[in-house]
Amino acid sequence: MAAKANVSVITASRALRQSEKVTPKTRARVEAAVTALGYVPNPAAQALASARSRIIGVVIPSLTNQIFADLLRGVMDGLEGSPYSPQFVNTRYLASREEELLRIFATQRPAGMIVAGIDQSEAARALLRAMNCPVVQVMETGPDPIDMIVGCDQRAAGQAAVEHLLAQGYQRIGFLGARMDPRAQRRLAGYRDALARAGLADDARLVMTTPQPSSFTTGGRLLSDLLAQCPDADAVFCANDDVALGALFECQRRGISVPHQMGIVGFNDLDVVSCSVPTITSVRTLRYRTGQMAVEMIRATLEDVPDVPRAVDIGFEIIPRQSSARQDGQTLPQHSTTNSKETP
Amino acid sequence: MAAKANVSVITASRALRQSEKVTPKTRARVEAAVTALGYVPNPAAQALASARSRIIGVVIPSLTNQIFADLLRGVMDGLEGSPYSPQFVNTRYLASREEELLRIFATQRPAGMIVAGIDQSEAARALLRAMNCPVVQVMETGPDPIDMIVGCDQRAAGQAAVEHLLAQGYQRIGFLGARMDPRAQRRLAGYRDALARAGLADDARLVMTTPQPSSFTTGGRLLSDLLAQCPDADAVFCANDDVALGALFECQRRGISVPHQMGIVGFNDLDVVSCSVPTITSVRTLRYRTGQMAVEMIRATLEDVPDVPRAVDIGFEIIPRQSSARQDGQTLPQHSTTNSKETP
DNA sequence: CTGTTAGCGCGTTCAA
DNA sequence: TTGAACGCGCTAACAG
Repeated sequence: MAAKANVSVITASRALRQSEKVTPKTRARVEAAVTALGYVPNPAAQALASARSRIIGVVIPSLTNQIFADLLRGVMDGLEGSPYSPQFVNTRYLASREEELLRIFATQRPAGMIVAGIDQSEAARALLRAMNCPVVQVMETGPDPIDMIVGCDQRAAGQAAVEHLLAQGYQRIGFLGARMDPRAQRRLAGYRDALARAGLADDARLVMTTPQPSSFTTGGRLLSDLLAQCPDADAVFCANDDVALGALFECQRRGISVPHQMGIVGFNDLDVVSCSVPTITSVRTLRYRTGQMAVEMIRATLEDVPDVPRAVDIGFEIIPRQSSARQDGQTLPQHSTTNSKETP
Repeated sequence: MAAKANVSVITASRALRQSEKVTPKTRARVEAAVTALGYVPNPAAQALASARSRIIGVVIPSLTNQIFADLLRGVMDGLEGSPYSPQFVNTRYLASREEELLRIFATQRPAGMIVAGIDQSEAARALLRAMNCPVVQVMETGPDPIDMIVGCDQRAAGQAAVEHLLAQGYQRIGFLGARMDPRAQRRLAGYRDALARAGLADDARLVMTTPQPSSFTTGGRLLSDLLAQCPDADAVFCANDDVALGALFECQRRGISVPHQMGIVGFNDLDVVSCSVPTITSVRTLRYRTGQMAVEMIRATLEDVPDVPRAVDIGFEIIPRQSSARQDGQTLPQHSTTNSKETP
């Protein structure tokens, strides 16, 4: 920085960061100079001199997916008032691209990293470790975190969703899944757990998936395909809410009554499923909170807070609504009252 | 960088960027050294030395809104293969926050800036100009761009949407708008234009807005409020598709037949409106393409391409579907065939 | 066309 | 506690 009035440049930058080790007098002098000259630090120079940027890298598969938008909001809000700023990139669900992006981040020497999922390649894991900064994996729990992790047990959540359908008396429960990224795969595993335990598994007829991106349109198509393959299916567990809503629309088009002829359960509890007609049962996952927590864990680590939790299971919750209310459908309110979203 | 084998550091960095002004032989020598040493440039050092980062700042109001997610995808994809990387921030629809964010960006000396809308404060405009880099305003057209601009005429689009309803024979057309950011305001202005021209304006009864964020739930509430205020409304133009879908759900709850008793037109043509039951007429806007174009304009400017267009009207298109097909409803396909999205 | 040099603005030593 | 000097890795301007 240019000569800061009659304050030494060094004293100044010292005063700027560690206010304890400076005389109040000096501090005042510095602050006066700062405002007088309109001084603002140059992040590039800071990064160069300290070999550390104030960037928090956030690596997610997709921006199209509402789920990740919620996560990002949590990250952004959690970073409010901190000197760090998030930088988002998306992998498009490609491991190769993830590695490439991590290599780019490595050159920035980020203050912390947030990555979605637990299926990083060995190379990606190595890159993350080499960054020598706090790393948080998000959206899932898992046995072998790179550093820290926060999310929910996708498999258990899938199982719980299907058990809800079983409890409502549905018997031939199909699975509809698009994209089938690793998390959707684990929800499918949970679906299988539940049906196997009930002795109702029939993968060949009941499981319908597509590598296509998850969308409302895809949901309708998947339901059609399922019905073609298994006309007597009486319920579906959808790996995503958009698939669930698309399936509901397809039922309406075909005159299939939901929940009486067909039960539907979605996943993630997006806003839309609480106000559709009928409302759709879903599994609430706390994406916004997950983003916030990931940031909290990174900040705490950077500030040497003791006992930062290294693995957080943030849980999930089945939100029963009309679309699966075969037993007690008449007693549920017409417009679901369960409508409080997790986020501001 | 450390001594690059036996190549001069300078020649090297020269070869790295301007391949024309270097002998093929030298170039080969450099590339060999680069791979041998695993050299990767340090962006902080580049930024410091050149007083220019490779960051493209992207300032949008919200990440919750699907519209902006589409824009961001266009920006990201447009930046593929370039040395630039996007950095996103959101203003939460607050002018004060926009200025604050721009001040932060200013310290980064970005290579280019993309900002949503045309309603920046004078201070924000000054900050953007002071950045001395290409600036593109997006999502709207306007008479006084800061630098470059790409988007569509929101007011004309609103007017066209309402004229579509008029052409279908609807008479008491309400307006449902949430958030009411400047773009929604201009759509409302277009709505007024159309109704005034038809001699059917009745703002006090027909216009229903809320400052709350746009959402499916809000849409239902707005329709209820409108019907309370004006029970004989026979159509609604919704400032956003989520409001439109929420309104459709509310109609279903009340047993109001769409499009016969109530016509509905949305805005933006989100995926969901093309597969709901009934499908919803909407105004297609090209968010993804807008993001791509903004990036193209910035890159072209940075590369001194001649005759870069400074203002692009990207247009819009009414996509008629079942929800407004009062006249020819019986002839429309049950599942709208107009379903090709703008994006991959 | 190639090699050399001097900072960019800050953090991090040291010495006072 | 404060001040001064050095260098982070690169670009830009110049010299050969």
